Formats: sequence, C-alpha cells, structure tokens
Amino acid sequence: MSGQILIVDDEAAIRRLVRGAVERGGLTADEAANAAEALTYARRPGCELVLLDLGLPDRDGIELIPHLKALDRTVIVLTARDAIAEKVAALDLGADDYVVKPFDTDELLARVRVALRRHNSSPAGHDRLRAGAVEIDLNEHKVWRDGELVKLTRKEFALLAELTRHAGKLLTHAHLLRTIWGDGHVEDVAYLRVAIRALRLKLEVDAASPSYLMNEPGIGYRLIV
Amino acid sequence: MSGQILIVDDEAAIRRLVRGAVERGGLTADEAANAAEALTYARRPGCELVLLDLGLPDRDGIELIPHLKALDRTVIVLTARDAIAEKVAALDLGADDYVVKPFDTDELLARVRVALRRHNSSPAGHDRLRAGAVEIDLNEHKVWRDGELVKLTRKEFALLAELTRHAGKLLTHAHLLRTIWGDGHVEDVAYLRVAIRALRLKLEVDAASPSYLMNEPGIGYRLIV
DNA sequence: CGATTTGCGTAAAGAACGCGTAAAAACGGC
DNA sequence: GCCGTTTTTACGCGTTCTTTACGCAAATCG
Repeated sequence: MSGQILIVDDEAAIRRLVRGAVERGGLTADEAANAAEALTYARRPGCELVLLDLGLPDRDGIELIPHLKALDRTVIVLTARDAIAEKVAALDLGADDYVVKPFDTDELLARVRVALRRHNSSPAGHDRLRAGAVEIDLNEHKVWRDGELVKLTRKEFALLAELTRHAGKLLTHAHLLRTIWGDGHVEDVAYLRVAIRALRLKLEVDAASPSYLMNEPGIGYRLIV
Repeated sequence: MSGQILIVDDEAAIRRLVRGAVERGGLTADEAANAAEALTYARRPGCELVLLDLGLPDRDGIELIPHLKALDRTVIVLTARDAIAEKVAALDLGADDYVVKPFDTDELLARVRVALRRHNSSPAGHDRLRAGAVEIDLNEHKVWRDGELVKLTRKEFALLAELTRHAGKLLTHAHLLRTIWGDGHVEDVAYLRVAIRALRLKLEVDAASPSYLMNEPGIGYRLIV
C-alpha cells in the first residue's frame, strides 16, 4: 500500500527526519532518493502530497513540479536553496508551499496539514461530502444513503469518493482507472464496469435505470448532484 | 470598489510596502490598521485574501483567523513573530500560509499568487466555446443550442469540437479526417459526410439548407460564427 | 450544347462497439 | 482453510459507426 505523503530527498538522514515528523502526525509516507523514483511513487494512487527536495542527483527537482501538479499532487518544496528567485520560480510553477532547510518539524507538519486540509476538501472544512441523497465521510470511510449506513468495499469507496470529490463533473475512464487502480490498469474498463455496478446496486433506487451514477458512453462516468 | 486583497497591519509603512508588491502583481488592495477595521473590510464581497499581521492594537490577530475563514477568505499571516508554536497555532486555526517579517516582496507576491490560484480554481476551469447559437463544453462533453442541451455521439462531438475550435476557418477534409478518425482514414470522406449530416440534423434549423455547418466543395467544411 | 464526371446529400443495412449483467476464478487477510 | 473482495471472462443488447448505394446539382469536356 502506498503512503499519502511522498518524501523526495537524496539524503537518507533527512528522509528519516521528515518521515518521523509526518508519522507523528498520523500520516503514512513513502521515500524516494531521486527524480525517477519520485515520479514512480507519485503516480501511485493514494499519494496526495509530495515533499520535494530540489537537489536531486539525476534531475533538478524544480523540473518535477509541473509533472507532479499534472498528477494533481500537492507539492511542498523542502530545500536548502533560499534564493528568492528560486522560491518564486517554484511557486509559480505550481508548488503549494516552500520551506527552507533547516526547518522545524512541527512547522513542517503544520504546513503539511494545511495542504492536506485543502486537498481533501474543496468546500473548506470537514471531509464530509454530500451529493443528493448520498453522504460520504472521507476520513471515516463511511457512506450513508438517506441517512442509512451503507457498507462499501475499499474499491467501491475509492471510486465513489473520487466521483463525489468531482461531483457533477465528467470523469474519464482513464482518469478513474488511473486514480483508483493505478497507471498499469488504464485500459481495464471492465474493472470500472463491475465496480460501478456494485455501487449502483448499493446506492441507486433502481440499479437498472440509474439516476445518480451516470455513464457517458465512450467517455466515462459522472455523478449527478 | 473593494479590493481583492486586504492588508491588515498597524504600521502604515508596512502596509505601503505590501500594497506596492500586491499592485505590482496587478491586484487591488484595501488596508486596515486594526482588527475591527479588518473584519469590516473582509466582509465586503470581492475580498478574497487577507494578509494578516498578528500584532494589532485592539486584538491579537490570531483570534481573527477563524472569523476570516468563516467568511471563506484565504488568510496569509504576515508577522514578525517567528516562534514555531505561533506558526503551528496559526496554521492549525486555518491560516493558509505564514510569512515571517522581514520578508521579500517578490516571495510574498508569489505566495499570494499561489493562494489565489487555489482559491479561484475550485469552481474549476470550464473551457467553453461558443459559435453563434451553439455553445460547447469540452470537459463536460455537453453541447447546447439556444441554451437547450443537445445530445451528441462521440464522433459528432469530436467533429463539432474541432470545427468550433477553429470557428470561421475552413478545415480540409484531410485535416478533419486525420484529427477525428486518425491517420488511416484520411481518404474516407464518406465518414465526414455522414457525420456532418448528423450534426446538421441536430444543430441546424433546416438541415437541408445549412446556415451554420457550411461545405466548401472539394476542400472541406467551415463553421460560420 | 448534351454527355460525362465530380462532389455532396441522403438513406439504410450490417458490423463493431460499449455497456450492463452474471458468474466463475484468483486473491488476500484472518 | 475460510470468507469477503477483486479480477477475469463471457454473453446479450442497444447504440453508434462504417459501408454501400443512389439521386442530384454543378462543373467539365468533347
């Protein structure tokens, strides 16, 4: 299972220090020592935030920022370089925050929390989302329909969560497959069909004529609000 | 007219400095010298982001954070207090960033841009195109004619999108065939005819005498704006 | 000036596709 | 080894796409 936070730094000591801070906050972490590894881990579903050192052996970390943002990951740059120009460049490229080494682990953790708070909840605050009769708690991994608790499997929940986060929007097969099953399964539309059906059976009034989880033939699925 | 940015600081010199930075970035600003004023300005519609000094004469700025967040304003704390505990407290109370004085105005502006980018990107980027009575949303794969939703198939949509992207311009058979059907079907003009007809039936007032999807004999098609 | 060609619109039939559905096989945690 | 979950496979059905054919008008040509 992949962690929520990805720590990218070539020095093992730093990685350990950061990981300590992150785990103290109850979060899970992966580690990468170079740019190539970083991209591999960042692509894994479940990865939300990347703590990025700029001084990597194979590539300048700053080049990674656009790639990470394209994956919809939050990026906090964590580096010894404190030149203003560098900060501005990183932030303008899409970085969400910029912390200069040496840093305090408490402050880092606080900034990580800020970033995650934002990432997980567009209507700022709680991690409860509602779309129509369905309510979903992202932290508690619980789902209600008309106030009644519904039991979902992990995949079902992940799929519903992704659809709910972008309620009303059309999400492509590829997007859903990538976010929930990972890069290797972008073509496995069958997974999606089976999972969607399971959700419909549990959430729709009549699974045979859905009014909530809608299909856009050839494109993807959309959750109606 | 209220500005997008509210600068809260009891020192006029600081306010002027910050305002300079903000306006250099093409943004407008209001100023408040104490907590009471700050709340008044923050309540005004159009205010998106508050740059908040913590050392205010009437109240501790940190107490303002929850109020500002309740108004759904982005908050960047901008203060001389650099105690870690203070940073963590402010961030956990809902502040979006924390910048310690003395700060560099370029970095501040970059952080303001980051915050605004985020603030404005939640009601996500519609890329919608319009050509005459027809409006088309490329992300949502939806098309309206005179405000009324029209249902298109994939190929129809792709064709209309390509024509709309280059509205008014003449697109050759080969170009359209290549972009929608791929390299292998550059010669299959029949596809194009069938698809164009389907679009006309759905979008034109009278498909038999088109006024919107025009043919340029021997060359290609053009969408009239 | 009439015959022929060329390109377009139109219609309709068959093939291919995508989806829903079901159920069996493989997997993984306890 | 068992039970719930996930993956894999298969089939029917409706929709969409492709293919083919024909009529018509304008352009081309003898």
